Amino acid sequence: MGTTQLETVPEPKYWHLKTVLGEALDSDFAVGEVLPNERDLAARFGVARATLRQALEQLELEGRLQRRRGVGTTVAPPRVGVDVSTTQHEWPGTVRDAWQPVDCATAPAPAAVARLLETAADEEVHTVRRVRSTHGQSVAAELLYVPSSSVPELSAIDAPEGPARARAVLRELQRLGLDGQDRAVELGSARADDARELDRLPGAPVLVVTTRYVVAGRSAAVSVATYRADTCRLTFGDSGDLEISEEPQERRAS
Amino acid sequence: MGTTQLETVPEPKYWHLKTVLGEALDSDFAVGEVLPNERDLAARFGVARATLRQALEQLELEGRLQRRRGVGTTVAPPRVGVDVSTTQHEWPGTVRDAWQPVDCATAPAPAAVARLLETAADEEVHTVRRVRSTHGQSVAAELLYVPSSSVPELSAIDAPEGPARARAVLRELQRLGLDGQDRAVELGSARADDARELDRLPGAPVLVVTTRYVVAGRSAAVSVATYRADTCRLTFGDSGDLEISEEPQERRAS
DNA sequence: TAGTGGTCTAGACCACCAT
DNA sequence: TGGTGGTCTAGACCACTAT
Repeated sequence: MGTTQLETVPEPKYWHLKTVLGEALDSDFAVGEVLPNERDLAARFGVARATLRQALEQLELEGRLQRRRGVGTTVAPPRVGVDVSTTQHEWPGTVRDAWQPVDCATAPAPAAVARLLETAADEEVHTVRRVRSTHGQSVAAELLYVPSSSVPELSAIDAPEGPARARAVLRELQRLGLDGQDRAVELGSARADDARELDRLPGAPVLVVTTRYVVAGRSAAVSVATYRADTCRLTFGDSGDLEISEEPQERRAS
Repeated sequence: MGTTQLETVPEPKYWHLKTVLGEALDSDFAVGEVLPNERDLAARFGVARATLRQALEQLELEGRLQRRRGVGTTVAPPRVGVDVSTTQHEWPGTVRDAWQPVDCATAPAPAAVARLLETAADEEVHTVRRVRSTHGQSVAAELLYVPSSSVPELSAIDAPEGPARARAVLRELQRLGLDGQDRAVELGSARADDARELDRLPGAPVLVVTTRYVVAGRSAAVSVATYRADTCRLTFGDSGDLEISEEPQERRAS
């Protein structure tokens, strides 16, 4: 529309809508403010609700909106910077590492994890669940897989299950020397259990951080952490203070 | 289905579909094989095409499928591990760093970048575009922002624009001492120009890697690199060899 | 109970690719 | 030109939240 472009290839409506809405968010809305409901918005822009939703989905993916069923659509605050820099030679579970142990089970690891651990597919491993919170909201859920062989002195007496068991496993890990870590980040969608932990619907986009803990050239443990992609920015490097939000976003108008 | 669960909360159809299709991909399809078209698939599963597409979109987001307009839907190969580990104290553009300079322009940086650079919003910066390829396919597009003040000896004589200009800017950068880098990863959607570079449609999900190059405590340059989220896994750490694909995915049948 | 976003349908037309 | 995925419509009903 607006521009005098001949548009040999017309822009999809939802893409144009996304741009218009994005600009409106910058100029006319404050963080936390609720938008009109989807039916009204669609009518206002003269498009079907499905088309409007396509635009909203994009904006939500980019962390600019937050939608909650039964409540409404609100303007999201800038993404939270979450430090995931590798403190080489440090195990998880050390004092104040922002993670909270939740539970611990013992079962065979998923195939992909077993491959990373270099264990047999059916070997049982300790599986510690932890969650990470910042500013009062859950930002990540993790499963930490620890083969029994990595923590030979772990006794069942400590605790058979639950948070106490999780802490016991972490405690045993810290007795090992840690040579280094490999890490990878990729896009995924939240499994049902992670989604519950993160207060999202299943399938929500997440950043999956996979860490392999190396001791004496072998994998001593593997962690798979899923971060909310809508609200998080993973930071590495020295000063974890990268600010990269789109626009100031503190405007207000009508 | 399968389980005898009473399902107090019925699973959405598209979610169930995604699971079923995902399992079929593991057991019945080889990498590169084309699936039946969307209309046939929808009919086969007794759902509307839109519902089927919702499932396909999820699988594509997870890197399991690849869809191309006019061609069809094929089974994607496992994600490529792309090394983005920080070689502290090393500028971009050193010999064989996998990036190919494409172009160079001089213009004011976007607001978010100007903030990172700690420059005035309207200050002109050199903007170098580079692309990164692995195994013959483009995996990332980058914009590298370099304030004129960081490369004072850059002369217009070298080249006014184009790849030669880009190389000249990189060459000048390498004359500076580099103290360190800050890095952040977040989810984004491809702008039109990046999408073209990456052979994707605008809005495609990308992993945005923002790097701030620090010299003497100040930002000497900022790079914003967008990686195809569907095909890439970003690897950090010592051995860039993390394998985390879901399942073997080399089956074949039917 | 009223209002929100989430799911689903059964169509239609368009843009792109191969032939 | 025929077949593919991409966009869009105008409905309907469901699940959830707040009151």
